[in-house]
Amino acid sequence: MKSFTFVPDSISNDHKKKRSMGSMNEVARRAGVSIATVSRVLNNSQSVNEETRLRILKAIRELKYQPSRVAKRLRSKSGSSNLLGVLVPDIRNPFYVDVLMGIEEVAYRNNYAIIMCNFGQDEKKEAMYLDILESEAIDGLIAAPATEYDQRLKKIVKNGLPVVCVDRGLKDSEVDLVWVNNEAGAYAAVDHLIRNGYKRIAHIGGLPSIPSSVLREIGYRSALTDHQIDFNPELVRLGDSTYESGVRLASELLKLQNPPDALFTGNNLITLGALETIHSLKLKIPEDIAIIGFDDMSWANSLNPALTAVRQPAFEIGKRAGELLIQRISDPKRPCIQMTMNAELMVRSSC
Amino acid sequence: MKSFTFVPDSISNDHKKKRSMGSMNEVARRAGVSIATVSRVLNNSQSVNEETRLRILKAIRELKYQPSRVAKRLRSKSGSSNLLGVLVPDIRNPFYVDVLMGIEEVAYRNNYAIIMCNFGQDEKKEAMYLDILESEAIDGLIAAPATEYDQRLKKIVKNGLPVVCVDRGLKDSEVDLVWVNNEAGAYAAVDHLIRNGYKRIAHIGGLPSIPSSVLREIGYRSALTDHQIDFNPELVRLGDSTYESGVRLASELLKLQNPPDALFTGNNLITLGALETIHSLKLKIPEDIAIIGFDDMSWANSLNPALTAVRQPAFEIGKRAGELLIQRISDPKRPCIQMTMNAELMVRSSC
DNA sequence: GAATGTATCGAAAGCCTATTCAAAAAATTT
DNA sequence: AAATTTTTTGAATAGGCTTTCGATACATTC
Repeated sequence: MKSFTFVPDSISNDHKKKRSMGSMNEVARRAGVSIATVSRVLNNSQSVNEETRLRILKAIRELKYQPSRVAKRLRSKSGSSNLLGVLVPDIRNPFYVDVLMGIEEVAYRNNYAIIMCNFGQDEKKEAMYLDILESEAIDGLIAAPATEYDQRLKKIVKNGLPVVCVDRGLKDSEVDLVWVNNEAGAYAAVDHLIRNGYKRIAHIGGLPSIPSSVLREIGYRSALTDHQIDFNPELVRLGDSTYESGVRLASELLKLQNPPDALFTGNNLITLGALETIHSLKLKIPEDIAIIGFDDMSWANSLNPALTAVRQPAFEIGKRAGELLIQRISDPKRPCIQMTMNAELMVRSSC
Repeated sequence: MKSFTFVPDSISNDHKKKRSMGSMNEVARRAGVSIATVSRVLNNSQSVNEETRLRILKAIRELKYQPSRVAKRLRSKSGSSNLLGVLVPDIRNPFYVDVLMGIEEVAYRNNYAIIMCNFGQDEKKEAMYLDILESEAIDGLIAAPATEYDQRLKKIVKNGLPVVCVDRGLKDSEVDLVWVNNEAGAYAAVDHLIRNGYKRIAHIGGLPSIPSSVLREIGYRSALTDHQIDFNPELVRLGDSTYESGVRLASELLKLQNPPDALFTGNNLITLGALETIHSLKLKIPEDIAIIGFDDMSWANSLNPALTAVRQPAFEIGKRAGELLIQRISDPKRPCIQMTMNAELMVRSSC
């Protein structure tokens, strides 16, 4: 007696076969035309008879056909491959998350997908991601390079890939750049501290290899100078832009014989790290120690007291960068643009 | 008199040409072999003479040849296209950022690139992203679906694409799932509150369409029941899982005639929103109002007071999910696994 | 009626790779 | 030395798409 075995579709061993929903070929066959014509209606590139056009659209609908972006990308080397790369140093930093959101909005509207590369300020990792991105034939790239002298990225730019930098530029390279006026932002913060009577203002900076770190320190120094406060090297600590560096350097500073009365922190994560230290030392903000951070956070009001911070319009930066990139993809010869946005001091209660 | 015009490479109008660094063809020509042989040494799939192998490797080095991942993907429909999709509801939520980091680590180690899709809990957007991902011929997908009943995603699973769910499952579908014991985590939080003497414990929950929201509320209720505290519907507010909902619902609760003495918030963003409200009302934590949040944050100690929270091992979740996905890609028939990780109560100072 | 122009469409090439099939070369056995 | 096996290689195909070029059918002009 024969036993009948039922093998449902989802279990039969077709797993190594293609999963794709039919090709243009099937659409063409069903509509009784050639694939060339199908391609034409899909990109409405050339005139095709209205009647056959409708027939093809019908076939597409019936077969739920979706063109393969992969094949398209392989075929038309440049331009409409509908894939962008985004290269950021640290997705844990809420600033980059917001930038990413801005990029994503533009990308989504323009039917672009995004390959996300988070290189953690590790140049080897960055290089490998750039290899991957090139090999993926992306249409364009938005990057916050590890340094201004990033050779690998510069070569990519020279090779003609549309690139827009955010937050950090690329020395001697023709790239669009969207960033804020770091120096002015830092100046505003420190100026505000001084005007509120603080005298011993410390600065916890980020990696010196990152341009914005340097510029923010310059802004810090300018403000001191303009108010005739001597620059005190003891009060400046440079770390590696991480949360942990904020914890550690704030601790060093606050345990000084003659500790600072105010802190200007160089980025988001440093600020949070410094706050941890301040609270663990049971210091009162702003009575014992005032603090202003570079980079605002959407939940700055959830901190206690609410954090005074230099706000970078992160979402806007991402959006602009996305727009610039899409422009450049369609017009690679357009001259480069450098957009410097305003960094705004959001005065709350920590100073 | 003729003027000599110098046109640097980067400006000459070759921008619409291919940017690619040579193909296998060039390598083959230079090494004096056929492309088939080149392909073989690249994937060391079959034995090739050591001598010619070295010759080919030399040519590859000299030309700085890098295989096109796009062509590869087009060719071999399933498996090694080296591209993964990640679909998350809200990248602004630090929990998902950490999950992403975990995934990224595994992906990077295995030479996978990641297409990031942030659908903002918008089902239409999610559907469109899924279309894109299919059309990109990804090898696998890690997703936190909008709901358990996500038809679009279920179909993708049935079609045989390797999928791993994180944080939220998919009803009646065969998928791997990595998540935490939401119910137990919530129970632990509320139990802790009760043991510390709090009686009127309110709960601000997330979207009821998200399974974890429901489970956390169940945990909340169980803890009340086990301590013979009557469930009070007035003290439970369900929002849309956003920061703003946290602000608003906390405000509603705290302005009640008979306000709660403790808050159990349903996720990261809700917690931060609630904190904003608490601070703006100048309430003291935990004296006036205690608070425990679901989802820990790496900077929980930067809050004042340090936040007591239910910690999901987010990075670990991402890592495990990544590993499961890669396993499944190489062995699609492997039975499904459901990994339930522990949600640990991190007791700090907010309760 | 012949010549020209236009709208519409199909055949075929090409993008870059992996893989099958068979041929050639080398090594081994008889 | 002949026959067999093993190793090594190349030609050709497929994968899904865009685009060029040429062909057909039709409308227009002289």
